[in-house]
Amino acid sequence: MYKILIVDDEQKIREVLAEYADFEGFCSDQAQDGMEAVLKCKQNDYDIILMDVMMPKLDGFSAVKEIKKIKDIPVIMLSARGEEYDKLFGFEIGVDDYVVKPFSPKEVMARINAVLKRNAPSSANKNTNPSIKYDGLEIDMLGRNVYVDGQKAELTPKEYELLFYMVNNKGIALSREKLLSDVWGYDFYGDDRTVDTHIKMLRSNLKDYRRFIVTLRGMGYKFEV
Amino acid sequence: MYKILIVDDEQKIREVLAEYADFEGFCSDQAQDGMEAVLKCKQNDYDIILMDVMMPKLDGFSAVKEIKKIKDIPVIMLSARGEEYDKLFGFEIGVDDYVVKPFSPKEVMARINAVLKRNAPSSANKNTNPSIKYDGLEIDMLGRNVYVDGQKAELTPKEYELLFYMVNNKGIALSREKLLSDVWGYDFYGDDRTVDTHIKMLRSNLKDYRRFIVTLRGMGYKFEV
DNA sequence: CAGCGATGTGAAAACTTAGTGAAATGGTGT
DNA sequence: ACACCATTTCACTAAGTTTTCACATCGCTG
Repeated sequence: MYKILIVDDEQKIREVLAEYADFEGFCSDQAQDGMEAVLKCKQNDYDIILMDVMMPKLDGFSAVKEIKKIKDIPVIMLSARGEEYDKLFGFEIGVDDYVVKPFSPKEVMARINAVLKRNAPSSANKNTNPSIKYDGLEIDMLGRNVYVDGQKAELTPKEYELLFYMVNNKGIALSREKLLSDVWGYDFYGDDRTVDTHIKMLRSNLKDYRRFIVTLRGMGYKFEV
Repeated sequence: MYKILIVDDEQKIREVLAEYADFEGFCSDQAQDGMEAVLKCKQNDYDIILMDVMMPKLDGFSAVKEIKKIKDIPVIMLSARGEEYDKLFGFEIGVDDYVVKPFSPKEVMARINAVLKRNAPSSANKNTNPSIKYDGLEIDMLGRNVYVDGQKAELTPKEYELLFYMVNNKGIALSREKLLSDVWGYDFYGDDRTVDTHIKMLRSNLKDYRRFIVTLRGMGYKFEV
């Protein structure tokens, strides 16, 4: 599934585009300005970006420049009529397409598909490893990434290991002792309440999906969908 | 064993497919429309879905989109002749194969097997634990789950342990002393009527299936089907 | 069919456990 | 040595569980 970042300072526009994108089966994320867009690109891997030109804090072109320094992600610019000059400039810095406002969301979607198809043969899924998905919780063990509603969750090493172990043993009751010996190692001689603390932190990072980690009172924990 | 969800508004079609699926050794479930299909997917884990396109309430494509948001399950669409346009659209949203009505059930089964083999490398049965079933009482020791008529029973730790112990020794008379030393531990120095209280609570949680826990007057208890 | 010991049951008391925030510890790179 | 972060320990609390006990009920036996 393609991940798309929508950058525009007008909430209304972001909402409409996001809705259409969802309908097309994309997973969409939003940013209000160039600054936020750059930040989000650092944290997450998107397959394509829809970027407005005129925005506070950091304009679209500067944002694209910043982003291209880090990652090579296709970009479609959304510009107001009469910014023809910018058009040329845009292609120079690696913009893939242009849509002039006011646009029809349908047209934007068509262009997204076109750009993705163009860059696709190799690049689709270049960013993503085989990942498991439970509702809005995406787990990519190979890439050691966890996404909560499309947002990358920053877990500590132990949190990753604990989560991966539990997912690999999903539906199975795991005692603290078992977790300690399999995740921490047989040579860990410590308090078994350590597990609780890590579970606490893991849960807080999983936000809504903390519900997948169920407590088995008097026993331990398990991961269950 | 693979679990398959058959979605079609025509009962006749569902029945025929279910019968063939059973014959192939699949475990099948049915939904009448897209809405029901989405709901069932939220609640259960299927290995593959057979989805009709034209249905009341929620059409097949929309249903697939919804489902793909939550879980990545392979889908085979069942469409009437002349919906070729949909075909293209369908592959876009992640449909694995198409069968055009009228179809032969055999062909559908062949395609199911093909899709499963393609996506399979290990996914069958990953979702479910081995569980024992006595009438409407289902016991999943690995996952520490007990279901009474499909409803999850919330047992306390001792209740689980007591039940699991008794089930593991089903048909065998168990004295209070034996239960205390094996379930509570050799170091329990307490009233042996404690067992009675736990039996009482366990029974009340097992509802109708309390009958499996039989009292052996002057002796103890046993689990018997 | 009365009496008696054994079991069923409800409720209160005694006890355990898990969630949590904060502090102590340990490890890494600058 | 320092700051920074991850990890572990710990103490406290709220919630849940276990045990005990008293009384009701049952079923056998004389």
